[in-house]
Amino acid sequence: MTLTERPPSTTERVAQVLMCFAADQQWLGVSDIARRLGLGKSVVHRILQTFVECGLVSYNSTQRLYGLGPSAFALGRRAHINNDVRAAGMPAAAHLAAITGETAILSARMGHERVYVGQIESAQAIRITVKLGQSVPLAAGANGNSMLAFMSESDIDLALQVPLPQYTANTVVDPEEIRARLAVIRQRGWASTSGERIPMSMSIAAPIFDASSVPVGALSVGVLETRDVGRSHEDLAVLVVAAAKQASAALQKLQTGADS
Amino acid sequence: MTLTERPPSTTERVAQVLMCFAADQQWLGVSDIARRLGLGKSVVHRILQTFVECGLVSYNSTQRLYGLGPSAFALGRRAHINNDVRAAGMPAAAHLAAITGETAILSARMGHERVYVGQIESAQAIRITVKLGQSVPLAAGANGNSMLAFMSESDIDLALQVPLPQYTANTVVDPEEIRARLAVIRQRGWASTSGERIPMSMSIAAPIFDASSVPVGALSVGVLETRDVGRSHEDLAVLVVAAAKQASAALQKLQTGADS
DNA sequence: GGAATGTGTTCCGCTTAGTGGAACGGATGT
DNA sequence: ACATCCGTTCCACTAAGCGGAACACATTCC
Repeated sequence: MTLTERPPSTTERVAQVLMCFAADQQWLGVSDIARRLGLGKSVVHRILQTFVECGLVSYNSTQRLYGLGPSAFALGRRAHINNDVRAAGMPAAAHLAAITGETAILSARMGHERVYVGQIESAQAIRITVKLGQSVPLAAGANGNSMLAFMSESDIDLALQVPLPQYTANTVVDPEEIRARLAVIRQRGWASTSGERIPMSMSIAAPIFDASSVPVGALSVGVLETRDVGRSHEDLAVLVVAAAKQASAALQKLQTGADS
Repeated sequence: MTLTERPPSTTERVAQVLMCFAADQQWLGVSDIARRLGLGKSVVHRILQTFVECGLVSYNSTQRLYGLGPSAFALGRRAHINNDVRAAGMPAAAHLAAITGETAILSARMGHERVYVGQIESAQAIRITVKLGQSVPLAAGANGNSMLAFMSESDIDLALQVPLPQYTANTVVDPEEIRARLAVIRQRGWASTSGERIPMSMSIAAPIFDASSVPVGALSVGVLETRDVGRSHEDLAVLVVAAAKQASAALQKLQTGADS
């Protein structure tokens, strides 16, 4: 309970309403959002109307449901273009995919979650593929764990506080077990999980740091558990860590470099 | 001056700050945004901090600039997926591109602007290509004009009120001249412009209507002015109008159909 | 070098503007 | 037909945002 229980500001509420649409459910009603955020219906309604006016959300009058609108699409394209982590990490991801022959995946951290921002798919007939834009808690999966391990204790507490979704039968949801893993990851510099989020898929991930040594993203390879890639996990990990380090360097150069 | 001069609400301000990032400039400073919106620096600063907290915008501490963050990217993907206009219009666009051999372009309306949400590129060596997510005033170009022609007089007034950017030497910026065009478009059902936004490119567009007969998007073909496509403009227009009609039908079916 | 203007950030009193309950009307389903 | 859910509108209260001023830090221009 390190959680600072501030009374939520109006701006926070507005942002929260918008972020509701990033969740799994595509179309939402007023009461639905109000219940999920613990707000009054009138508040949500007023905020939604403003969003509709500027095109951020669109309104289906026949079903009385709200969903993301064209402006949100436009914003997303912009975010896609000037995403530092993506710009800095994609070359490294491409290189990683080329030398391993497997799918390389790039995630960016958003608070205590992460979101897939890029992938270079393996050329194999059977390959791992993720949905770009999907968000997952940091506590779940190798990508998130690799970042979480290098974050502050208070951040780790917060991230483990939220109940974890049971993606597969193998998903580890016990906070203490995850905490033990983080110690290992912190020591060796990379994370590894097997079939905890995507069945039959093993992934090895390493964090990407910004100029302040805060983890802002992660780079990983996803391989089928049954596939013999001709390398040990340790050998793969060395490649992933090297690629992530390269991405970190590119990111730090990018953030201190030219503007516009 | 039909403009209703309301004092801007907090929610509007929050949305405005976010929408600033959809504009051409990628990275913005606090004062920059404050000036552009006519707000106090402290207001903008507080709003931005909230956005950073939830990942909507990211902060470059070395340059002290703000840009769109991972959450905005996630939102954009969602918007991409459940964009009605896109879902309803892409099949028609694909068909249009196939039978004409030229690039088919799909736009969605957001207020008094429009944004490119999809395109099927021509297979030709030289072809028209647009930047998805880019926003353009309704008064500029065939896509926007085709929608504007079927909107209410007050909407047309508002759309013509904003000063038009001079994209090319041919761009028509005189409100009265545009108004005269709209009458023609309204009558024949399609719009056509030549080199007004993209040099050497001619485009023919027709509006897409929702269930309330309000134009929410447009479908167009973009051809090089110098290319002989083997059809008259009128023949092309018939194809475009038919495709747009098909898209309208699909959209209306979509909006009254199943939920989730 | 220093003056001058720019920036982002913090603070605080005033008052406006957002809040949330209740009430209304429409739609749905039992 | 009732009961229950929805979305929308209204209004008095007070909490929350506003914006000016003051701050520290950078940059630029004499």
